[in-house]
Amino acid sequence: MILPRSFYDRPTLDVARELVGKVLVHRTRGVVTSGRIVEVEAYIGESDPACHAAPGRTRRNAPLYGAPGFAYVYLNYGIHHLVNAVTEPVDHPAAVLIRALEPVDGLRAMRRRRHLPAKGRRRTEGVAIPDVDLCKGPGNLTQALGIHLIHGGLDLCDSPLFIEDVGGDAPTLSWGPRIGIRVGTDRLWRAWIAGHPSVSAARQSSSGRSVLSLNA
DNA sequence: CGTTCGATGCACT
DNA sequence: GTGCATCGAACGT
Repeated sequence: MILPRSFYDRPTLDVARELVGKVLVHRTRGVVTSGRIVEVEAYIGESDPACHAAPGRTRRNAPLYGAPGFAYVYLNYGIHHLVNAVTEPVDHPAAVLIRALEPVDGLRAMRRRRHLPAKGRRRTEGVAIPDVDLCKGPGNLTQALGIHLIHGGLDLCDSPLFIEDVGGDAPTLSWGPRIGIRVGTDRLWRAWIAGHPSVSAARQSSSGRSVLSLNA
């Protein structure tokens, strides 16, 4: 079942917690690619310095202020597309960033897209990407699923891009600081499936940093 | 193993 | 002109 708008129209941390284990699906030209969400981050409100709404409403972040259940896609570092699910009622700017998936459907298409020369790169390496790494990291998963800026603003409740509840037990979550940001690292708003091989690793500037983990 | 660095495009000041 | 919610190649150990 496709998650209804009411799922997204709730406190963002609740949505983030429950998105883990759901399946993100993208249908394109008869090709279906999908993956089980194994890692997310919450970005909540203008008071969150890492949220794109921190500077107030702009043309770029307008979707965050809009209705819940829509996709917020943007390009960062000039290379990577990142996909979020907008949460909370209108005028409450917040979203959940999808950071990693366990590949489910369309692995062949994922491999093809991932091995395409990445934007800004001469070519991808000849070594095959392990299946478990195809959607590891927010930039990699959008490439694998073929999600681009065009898909920003799509209705996750009624479009070729959607999130499904496929049943099964709720996974055991770990929570820790969001990664890849320079502000707002005090908030433990990153959630992932403990020990899952498709969860992205933080790039640390110093070695041996341990991540604080809390069971949900 | 570990860390550093450049690519790249867009929104915003 | 500046700064990024990244990635992987290229180093150093």
